[in-house]
Amino acid sequence: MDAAQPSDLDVDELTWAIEDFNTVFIRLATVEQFSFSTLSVLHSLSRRGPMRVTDLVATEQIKQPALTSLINKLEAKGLVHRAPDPSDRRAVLLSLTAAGEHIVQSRHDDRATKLADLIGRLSQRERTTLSRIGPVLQRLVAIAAEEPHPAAGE
Amino acid sequence: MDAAQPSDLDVDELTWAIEDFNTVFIRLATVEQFSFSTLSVLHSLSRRGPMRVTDLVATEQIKQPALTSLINKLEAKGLVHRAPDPSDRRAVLLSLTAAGEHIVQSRHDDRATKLADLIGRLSQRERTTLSRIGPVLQRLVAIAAEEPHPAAGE
DNA sequence: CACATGTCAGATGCACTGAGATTG
DNA sequence: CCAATCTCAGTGAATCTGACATGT
Repeated sequence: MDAAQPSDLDVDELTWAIEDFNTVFIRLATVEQFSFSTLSVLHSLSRRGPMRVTDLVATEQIKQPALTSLINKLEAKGLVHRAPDPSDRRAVLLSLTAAGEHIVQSRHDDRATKLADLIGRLSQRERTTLSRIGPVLQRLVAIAAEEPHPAAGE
Repeated sequence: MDAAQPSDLDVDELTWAIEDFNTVFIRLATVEQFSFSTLSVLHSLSRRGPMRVTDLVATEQIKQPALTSLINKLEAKGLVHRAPDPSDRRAVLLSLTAAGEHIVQSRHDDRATKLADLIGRLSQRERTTLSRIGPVLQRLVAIAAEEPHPAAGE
């Protein structure tokens, strides 16, 4: 709490702001017919590309049997495709179908539209600040991906 | 998609960045023993103060009966307090106990610590950009609270 | 009497633990 | 033979719809 950087970056205050903003951001797109786990799996497959069940379990918040069950339903709905992994015949490669990609894109567009509406009511100065934050967030995502979560309880 | 602002603010790219960052941010604090709904309710009561069941239902992602059931468990654990509303005797005022506040604070501190670790690996320039984003996020939260979600399907 | 607020009761989809089948 | 990957079976907690009691 006392690690003040040369720049006046108050991590404590920033964390509160992000937490509060997230509750708003999450609800920009309505959940409709899909559960939180379902949407998270679709998003991960869309953004990170085809992957095995094990890789997906590592980042999703559910255990392997729950993911198998979830994939069964998504495959029945034609949103996810199962294919054998050429390099390891025990594994299964999961990928999104066009319909699966469409859902992710559709929800993204919905959020972007509503976020644009909120941004439209900011001042010009505030919009300029926002315009510079995207790349920094992506850098934080990349940094977090480097370490294999040391203290994740697993 | 073509509403380009004078400042080069790409809302589409920004939305992707926030979505990706959220998956990282959410997992900074481990879930441990509490469900997503439980943590969301505790956070809301902590940040927005005492409120009625109806007010909480409006922002949480669950229906009234589920919230009643959830409050029962939280009250039994000594995290939430129920009190009659003086101005309307049908209503119930929900508030956090000291133990309830402690959980919210503890998880916040955990996130802030881990976020500070990630931030520490950014460049000085990137940290400066981050230091200016907090107030803008809070402004967006305030703006979103102004309108009573017109197209929320409810 | 109509509406708002909160709770109760039964039914359903979700995720977990433990065990099993196949491949490396 | 042991470990890794994925799936199956049974159990338990969480949420939903519909109905109900109380107060405005």
